[in-house]
Amino acid sequence: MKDACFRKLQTLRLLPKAPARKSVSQLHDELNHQGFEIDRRSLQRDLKSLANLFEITNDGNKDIPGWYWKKDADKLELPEMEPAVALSFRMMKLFLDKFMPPSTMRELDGYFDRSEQVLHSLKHNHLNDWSNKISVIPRNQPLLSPQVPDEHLSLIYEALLSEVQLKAHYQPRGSEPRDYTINPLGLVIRDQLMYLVCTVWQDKTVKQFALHRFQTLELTDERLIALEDFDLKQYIEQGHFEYIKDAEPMISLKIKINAWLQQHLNESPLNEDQTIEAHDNHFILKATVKNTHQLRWWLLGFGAQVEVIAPQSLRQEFTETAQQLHTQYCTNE
Amino acid sequence: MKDACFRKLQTLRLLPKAPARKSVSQLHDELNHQGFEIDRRSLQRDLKSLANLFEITNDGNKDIPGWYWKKDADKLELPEMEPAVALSFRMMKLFLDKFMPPSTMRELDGYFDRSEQVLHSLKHNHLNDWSNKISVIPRNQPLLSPQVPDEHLSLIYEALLSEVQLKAHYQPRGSEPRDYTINPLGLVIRDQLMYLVCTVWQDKTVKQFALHRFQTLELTDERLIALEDFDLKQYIEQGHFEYIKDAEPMISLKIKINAWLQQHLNESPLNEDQTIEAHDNHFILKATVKNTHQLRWWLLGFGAQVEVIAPQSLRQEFTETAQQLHTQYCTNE
DNA sequence: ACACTTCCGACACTTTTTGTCGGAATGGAG
DNA sequence: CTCCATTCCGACAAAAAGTGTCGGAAGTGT
Repeated sequence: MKDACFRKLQTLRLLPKAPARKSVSQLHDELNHQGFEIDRRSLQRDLKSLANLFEITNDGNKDIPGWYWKKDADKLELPEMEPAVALSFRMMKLFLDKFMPPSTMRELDGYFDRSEQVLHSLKHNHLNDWSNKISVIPRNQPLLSPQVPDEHLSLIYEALLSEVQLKAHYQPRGSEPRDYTINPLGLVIRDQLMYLVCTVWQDKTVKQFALHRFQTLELTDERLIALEDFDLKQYIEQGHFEYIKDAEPMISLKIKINAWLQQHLNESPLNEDQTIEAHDNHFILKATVKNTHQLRWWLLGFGAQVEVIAPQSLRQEFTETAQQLHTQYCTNE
Repeated sequence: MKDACFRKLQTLRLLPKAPARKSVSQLHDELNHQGFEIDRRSLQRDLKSLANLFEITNDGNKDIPGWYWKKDADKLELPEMEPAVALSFRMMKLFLDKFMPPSTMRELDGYFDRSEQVLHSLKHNHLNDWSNKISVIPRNQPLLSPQVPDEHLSLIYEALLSEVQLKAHYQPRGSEPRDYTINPLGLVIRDQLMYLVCTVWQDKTVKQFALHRFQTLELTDERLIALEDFDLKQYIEQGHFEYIKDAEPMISLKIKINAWLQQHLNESPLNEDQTIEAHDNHFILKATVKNTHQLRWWLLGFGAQVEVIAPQSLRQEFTETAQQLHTQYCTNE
């Protein structure tokens, strides 16, 4: 605990990032608390010498005094990011750009920048253009996602973290905007949209607010009114995001597929217990799967390549859909 | 350049991670090269003192001598990871676990671990259980993905990075495994599968190898035989992953949708130029979109909620599918 | 003007770091 | 086995750094 080098490093770790700042006394207290018996003067000297090597500053003793990391300070990591990790970051970014809310991605920009630096510094070769070596092909139809202001996102994070109430002006779907006092319980991402799961006022009914429909948001000092037995996973599984069909959560699926799909599903099976039987010119796949909305979407997407055989209820649904589609496309003409 | 603290930090940055190691002389050279005029003895002392504070070791002077970061060394970051960033990491992990190959995710474990630490250390409250505050609901049917051994992935990364040939034993789909000499060109992730885009031997035909079907893999010292004008994006757009229908890359889509879908697509539009017209009891959506396989899948997934009106060619496809489905489900009975 | 905060220079003192030298242990090559 | 190259480590005195204390200057808010 008497190593000057270690102390400086800990000092750096205590420093907050750009908008926030910490005064020398505050840092001094925290360091003392960590067991560094050091004079305030030495801390001042430390900070000043560190400022030559790292991207930290203070604003003199005018304004709000205090030290902080500059806004665009480069990330320094120990141990250094490895090339393979940098590649994984790059792939992740490619992939997530299509699925994650942009505001969430922006939080991670520091890491993505760092990974680019690492890849660039490996100039094994003249111009190794990584953007031309990695690609991600989404399985989904890409949709544009509504923008969520960064401030809103960080306020909601903050409220969730510190468990306080939020005051909000919110535009519900299909009615006039109004004010709410919100007890945040959880955050759910579906497709590219984010939803705040919460209760309002004193009411114990759990509601969902889409983040992009908030017009104004502010933190309060009031502790949230928590629900006793709230469990986010359970709430979702109960079908509040149209996830699982109520009656039977799991079903024994039996479908008829062609050779191409059989190969595909052999490599990426639906489940551990999946079995595929070969017949003359088709295959029968059996698997126990969650009885979800996505399952229907996924099965329907294959069109006539898939025939649902069991369970009977699902086959019934598909029969009805087939009939409707037939009416839609084949009788009008 | 004479600050002992800075020098120690740079030393830490030069240290490689677990399987690799660096000898004192090597480190000494590199530091000298960076402008630190320091005795070898001092470096030894530095390393020893650092070993008390950080998770680094050497294996004595037996075996292969050299210093390195321990395998499970905690990440240290400057500036420190902020809570909001940690939250984003957690969300990302939740999301990616369902879509990214597990081997890629494993590379990032260090960061995910760190984010958990950060979230845990914020004990604003007794027990803030983050796993119960954030959830991601996938739009896709989850499938199990085949495992790719970590060694294989890192060998392929390495080959791509340094542009050398690979020797591989590979099991093609539907035939016997055999040996290949591979010139790696790029890596593509589709669904949860990874494909190496490459040429083999002297052949100039671009091929795809699924990573999970490699049985053995080894690096060579041979530089790869590059293609002159190869462009991965272009290769993909040319439809080699069944991405875009050849004839018309972009189409003017016109579909009839119900009120619910209209609300959804209003928030997450297909495209910037999307328009929606209201009619008596339905809506007409128009947008210019890529003419892809996914588009069909996506549209079909809605079943009878969507009716494709234009372009005629697409309507024709859907009419055929509707007919097939009708035959499948409605005539057998 | 006052109290309070900050920052910074100077001084003498203490502690650490530094280079050099030599001894001991390990592993590979002949 | 011996030789050589490599490593690690202890000791010692000189050099360099870091240290606490003091007092002055400058900004902020009441």
